[in-house]
Amino acid sequence: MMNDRTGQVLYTIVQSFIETHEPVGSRFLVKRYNFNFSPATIRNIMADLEELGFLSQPHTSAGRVPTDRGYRFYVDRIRQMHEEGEKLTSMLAGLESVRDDIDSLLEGAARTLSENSSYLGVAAPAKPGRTTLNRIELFGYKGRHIAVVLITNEGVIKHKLIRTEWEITPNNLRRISEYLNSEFSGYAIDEIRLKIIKEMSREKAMCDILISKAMEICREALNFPLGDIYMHGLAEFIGIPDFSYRIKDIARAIEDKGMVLKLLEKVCQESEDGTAVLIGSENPVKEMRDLGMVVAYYTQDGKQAGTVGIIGPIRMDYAKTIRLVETTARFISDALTDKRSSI
Amino acid sequence: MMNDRTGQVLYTIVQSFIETHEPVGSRFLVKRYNFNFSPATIRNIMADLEELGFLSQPHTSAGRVPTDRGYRFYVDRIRQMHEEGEKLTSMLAGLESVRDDIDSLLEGAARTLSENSSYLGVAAPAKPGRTTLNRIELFGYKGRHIAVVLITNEGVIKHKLIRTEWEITPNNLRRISEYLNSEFSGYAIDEIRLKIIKEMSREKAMCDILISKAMEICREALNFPLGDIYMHGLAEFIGIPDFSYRIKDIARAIEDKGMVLKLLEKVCQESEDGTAVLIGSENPVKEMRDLGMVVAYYTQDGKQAGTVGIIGPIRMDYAKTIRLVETTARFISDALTDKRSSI
DNA sequence: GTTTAGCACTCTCTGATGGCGAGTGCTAAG
DNA sequence: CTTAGCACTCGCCATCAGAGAGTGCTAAAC
Repeated sequence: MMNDRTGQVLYTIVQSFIETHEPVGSRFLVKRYNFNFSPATIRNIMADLEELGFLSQPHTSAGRVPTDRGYRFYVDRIRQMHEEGEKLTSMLAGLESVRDDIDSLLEGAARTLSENSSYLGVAAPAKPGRTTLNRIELFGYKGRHIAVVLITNEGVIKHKLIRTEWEITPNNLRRISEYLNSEFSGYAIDEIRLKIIKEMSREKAMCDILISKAMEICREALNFPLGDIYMHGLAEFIGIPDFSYRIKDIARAIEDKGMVLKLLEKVCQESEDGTAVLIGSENPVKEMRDLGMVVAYYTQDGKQAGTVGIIGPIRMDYAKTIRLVETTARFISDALTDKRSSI
Repeated sequence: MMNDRTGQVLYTIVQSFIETHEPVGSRFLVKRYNFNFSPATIRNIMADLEELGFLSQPHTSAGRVPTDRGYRFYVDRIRQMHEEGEKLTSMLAGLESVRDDIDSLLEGAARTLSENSSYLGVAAPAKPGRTTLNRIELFGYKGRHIAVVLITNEGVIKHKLIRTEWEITPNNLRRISEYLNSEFSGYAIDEIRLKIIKEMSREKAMCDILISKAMEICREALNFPLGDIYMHGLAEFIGIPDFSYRIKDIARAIEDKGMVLKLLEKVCQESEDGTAVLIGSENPVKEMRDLGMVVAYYTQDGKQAGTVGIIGPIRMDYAKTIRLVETTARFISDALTDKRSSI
């Protein structure tokens, strides 16, 4: 039933709706896109498409509107055509200047994505399981405080100020830091967390007070979600009239960064080629069923690292958005590789 | 003309409007607040108040609504009465656990403020001019990169990863770091920025390549806005129906953290007792003329440090909000003093 | 068999209308 | 100075009719 012509009509309807944000009628479609059929024929096709679940009518006598399934068809067809379109490098120009620092890079990516799409841009570093510790540094600070600085092999730096019960001499502090580095360098953050738990249960038996302290410091230091997420453009995003009536729920869902992070990870995981599109009801998060998102992961040393993406209304310009997200991901991958190679 | 009774009526009208969010009429006022006058009398008073610019009518036959000047009168009266009300310590319970780290403390403050008011909570650390460097640490990272960690006397830590043109030996790195510490420890961040500019112009003459490198590193490292701002509750805030029609502008203004930070600083500067209330049109930022804000600064060692505050609709519950903000500021001041004393 | 023209039908949107209710301002009496 | 009474003003809401857009169906044309 879904022959070539029917597909073409569906594709055009979705495209038109994305452009105009108005239900599209048969007459309009014929005029605007110069179809060689009369409105009546289009009406028949539309009726078929509705029966197949690709279109729906807001009410009996409005035009047709794509369902999530309709969008899915459209997006899949876009991706088959893998139209490269114009280069987007100019858009990413602003990113060139911040290649050094993965934090700035991701922040810039979120900003760029948002500014070029006027939707919400997100960027997340690699998750703890894929992040390995390069080194850990400790300094005493005003007596009973220790500043802990973690540096990962991915270039992420985290710091934390910890208050301790006991005064620690600089000498002991150095020994603790050496011990931690010898023990944990090169391991993934997740692994270290596990190791610490194991060690700490053994530690009582060992009775080495220094190691015990070291473990406690390290546990404290790792006690943050390694996996901040950068977002940009909430203001623009909120200004979109589409979901003004549900803004509160949606905004709350999006403000839950932990949740968004998990979602990004999951979506990318399931995709085959590194880019994933999630349309409306396909979204596992209930509050985000009115949204569309495009996510891609970037790589470091050829391995999947973190993710970047755009969140917008269902009826967004997928063609452009997908290009934008993919280009950004590729840019970050390149930047990280450059960095490596310069070492 | 503004005698005691008139004042009482105005105060009650504002209070009533804040509670109900409905224009308040003469009859309603008499019934609800058991005034010993008839509605007609109240009407006369209201007419006077309108003439004086404290009230206005949305349309000829609605009740009265306070103008910004009306709110100002109300807020000033509240503050004269300095009613302490119940303690809010229970609200701040969540903050107890994060006393160590100024970052967490401020983040927690923003969250607490937002959750207890359902408006937008903000918290900012001391500005660079009031922040002094405790020490600066450098480590080499994968060859041509340097991780710089700044620790201030206020407990703020900043890090940055810098890519350098030249390879630096660990030995030289240590010497650079020693030099920077001896040169800059104890100075305010702003001062250091100035000193660097001066030194760098002199440096050519000195021709000490190590110092030149040190300066460059330091300049790079200080090249971020020391003065992040923590915000929480944008979702709740946006859900407030009051300004749904201007959400986009408002959200955009608020997303501009630099601007908000400046505003907070300025407002606090001008207040006498550490707490300031800014109502609607009193706001120097045009986009925020539809908002009310309450800001207070917290102290460290008796000196003004950073600021905390709440941003909400003009018609917010100022009595509660002021208590909340002041309590939070005091809590942070205390926590910072505790910390000191524990050293 | 497929496409098209014609037509009746459905449903939303808009603007006009009018009654209701809340609240005011004014006036005159207490 | 306060109060009661009264006419008046508006915003709000429900109702209603007409216009317009779009559909589904049927019958004719290709």
